[in-house]
Formats: sequence, structure tokens, C-alpha cells
Amino acid sequence: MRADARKNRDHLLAIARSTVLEQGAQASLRDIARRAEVGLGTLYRHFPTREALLEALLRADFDTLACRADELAQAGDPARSLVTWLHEAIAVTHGFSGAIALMVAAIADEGSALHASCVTLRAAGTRLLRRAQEDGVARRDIDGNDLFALISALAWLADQPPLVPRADHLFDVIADAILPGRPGTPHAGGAPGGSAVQPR
Amino acid sequence: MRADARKNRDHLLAIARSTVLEQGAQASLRDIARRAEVGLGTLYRHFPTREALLEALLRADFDTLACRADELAQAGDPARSLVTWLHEAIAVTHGFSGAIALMVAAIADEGSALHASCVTLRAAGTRLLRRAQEDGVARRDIDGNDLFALISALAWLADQPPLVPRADHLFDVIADAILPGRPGTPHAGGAPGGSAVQPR
DNA sequence: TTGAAAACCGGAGCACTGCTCCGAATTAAA
DNA sequence: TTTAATTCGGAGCAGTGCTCCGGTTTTCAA
Repeated sequence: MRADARKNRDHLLAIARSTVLEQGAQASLRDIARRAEVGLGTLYRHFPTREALLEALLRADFDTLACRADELAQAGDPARSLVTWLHEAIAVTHGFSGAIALMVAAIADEGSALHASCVTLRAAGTRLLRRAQEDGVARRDIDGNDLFALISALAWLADQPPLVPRADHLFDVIADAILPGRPGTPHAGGAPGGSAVQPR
Repeated sequence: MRADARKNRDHLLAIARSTVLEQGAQASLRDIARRAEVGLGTLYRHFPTREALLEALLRADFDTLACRADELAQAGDPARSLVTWLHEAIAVTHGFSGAIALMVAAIADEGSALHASCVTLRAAGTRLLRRAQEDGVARRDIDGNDLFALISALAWLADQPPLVPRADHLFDVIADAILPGRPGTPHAGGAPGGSAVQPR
């Protein structure tokens, strides 16, 4: 790759990152090119599709996440490892609003630029889930696809501004659903007909 | 309202319904007007914003849903009632892909055309949830907002084509999370270190 | 150093979008 | 039938994604 091309590419990526963080995954590509002080053609040559651009932005994070899964799979409590990883997985896509839908679409579309990254991510999650299941702490009727879907749903939720205040709490609720064998608080509540004390 | 106006309005609604079912909530308004064989100005006069149009499409369903909640709150097992209603709530938005995000945005925006409908919907869910909590079968640390968020997340999930096959199953998982006191199957699995039989 | 091919750049241009605005046509009341 | 209020339809504006190609820059062999 020619020196000027490499420079343009890198600069474009940096500008794209900040623009997407600011405006979401559906930011205007023309606008990104303008901010990068580069022709529209240049942007499209380096990243033929919007997906390709997002792929470049997310790939590194995804790979890191896959490594983290292996790291967490080595040491410590399986349930705790899984929960920690789920948190990190959701945090990665946070701020890239709109990217989650593309991710979900990509995992079913082998032609997509994001496909490989998503498959890697799902595999990493599956490993952690399996370990927790073998430990008897996670539901047995869930597989890697389900986990991927739940992560997506939680990430989507965390990107809807009105739902943000609820996101952490709902994460716990769903984590409880995945890990019913985990030592935790019994949430069901007292006897039927008991006092109807509302939390919060 | 003048006779020709009423006729145009009704026709526009019918065409909009089928178009949105076919193309999602972000269907081109120009296209809807074209299909209805009506000028673009006519569409915009009847429905000044895309939200107003969707509101008109969804309002009846939402009201029905609110009534259903009251109906279900009268008779039968609280847990069963809640689950049934959740199913119906998610079914309503199914097919209107993209509408869920607008709904979520609308509940925080009092100026939105969808706002009132969403608030009604949330209130209906809250009533059913409260009853289940008083019955000691639902988690006590969840409120109407949480329920609304979970419904949204499940509806979103059910509208992502690659996740559709998982949607029903994940509904059950999350229902279990909301209703841990419900008579059901123990999903946690056997003893630690036991056989690692994968379902499916 | 020079020359020319290969690689890259930028933006004009096309078809589309949401949305506004206003002259022309239609309706309903006087 | 006249007349005034309502409604109609689409031209027009600014934005979008994406393609295409003439001109410029870099690279490297001669």
C-alpha cells in the first residue's frame, strides 16, 4: 500500500471512530469524508461499504474480547467469569448505536465484512458458557446462539437512551436467568397475599 | 372533515399498513403516497410526521392490548396471565420492524405522537406485574419500566431475522427470570463436574 | 535523473430520501 | 349559482448512498 494511501486510511479511521461515537452507526459517510478532509471517492475505495468501515472499527475490540474469554476461562469461578465477560462484551458495542443490528445481520450473512468477527465472538462466548454449564451453574438449555442473542438484546437496550437507567439492573435480571445456580439473592418475594412493598 | 379527505385518510392508512409490514417502519413515505395514488402533500397533511402515521397504525392495537390486560387481571393465575399478555404484547409489534425503537424513544418524549399509547401500554403491564408480585410469584425488584424495557428487547429480538428461531426460547428464559416462583422446570443442571450433555 | 506505469485522489452526477410550500381543483354552505 | 374554505398534488430544496472517471501523485526501473 502506498504511503499516502495508508495515511489517508488511518486518518479516515480515526475520524470515523469519533464521528460514529458521536452520531451513531448511521452517520453520513459524506460527512465523515468531509471531516477527514478527503474526497468521498477515497472513503469508498478504502471502505467499499458502511459495514467494511464498522468492521475495521470493531475488529480489534472483538479480537481483544475473544482473548479475554480465554483468559477468563483459565482462572476463577466459571459463573463470575461469564458475567464479567458479558459485561465487557456489552461495553464494547456501547456508544456504537446501530452497530448491534448490523452485527446480528452479519452473523447470518457469510458475505458480510463483519461475519468473521461475529463468529469469533460467538465462539468465545460459547466456551465460557459451556464451562459454566459443566460446573452446573448455568442453564443447560442455552447455547452459544442464545447467548449471542441475549448479548445483542442487552446491548441494544443499553443504546436506547430512555432505557439506559434500567440497563444495569436488567443485565442482572438476565444474568440470573442464565445462571440460576449462582449464589445470589432470592428475588421471588414472600408469601402469597403478603405486603405489596414496591422496591425503588 | 370533508368526505374526500376522510376517504384519502383511510386509504392512506390501509396502504401504509401493508407497506410497513412489507418494508419495515422506515419505508419511504413518498413510496407510500405513490402506492396510495395520492400526492405527497396529502400524506403529510394527514400525518405530519412518520410517528403520527405509525401512531395511527398502532393505536388500536395498543388499546386492545390494554383492555386485554384488564381482562387477564380479573381471571386466573397471575403468573399465567402475565406470560400470556407478554406474548400478545410482543406479537403486536411483530412485523413492524423498526417501530420498537420509535416506541422506546416515544415513552421518554412527551411531545411524541406515540407517547400516550406507550404510557397506556406500560401502565397495563404494570398492573399485571403488580398482581404477580403480590402473589409472590414475580421478582419484587422489577417495575413497570423494567417490564416495558424487557418487552421492547424481546420484540426487537423477534424482529432480527437471524434471531427469530431463538426468539421463543429466549422469551421463556426471560419469563423465568421475571417469574422465578412459577412452577417450572429446573434448568440449572446436575452436579458440578457431571456429564456435559449439550441440549439440541 | 528521468520517464512512464501503477496507484491513488477528488468530486461531479444519478437516483433516492424527508419535508415545505403554494397555485389549482374540489367541496360544501349561502 | 356563487363563493369561501378545504383539500389536493407535485415542484423544489437540501440532504443521502454510491458510482465513475479525468487528473495528480508516487514509485521504481532504466
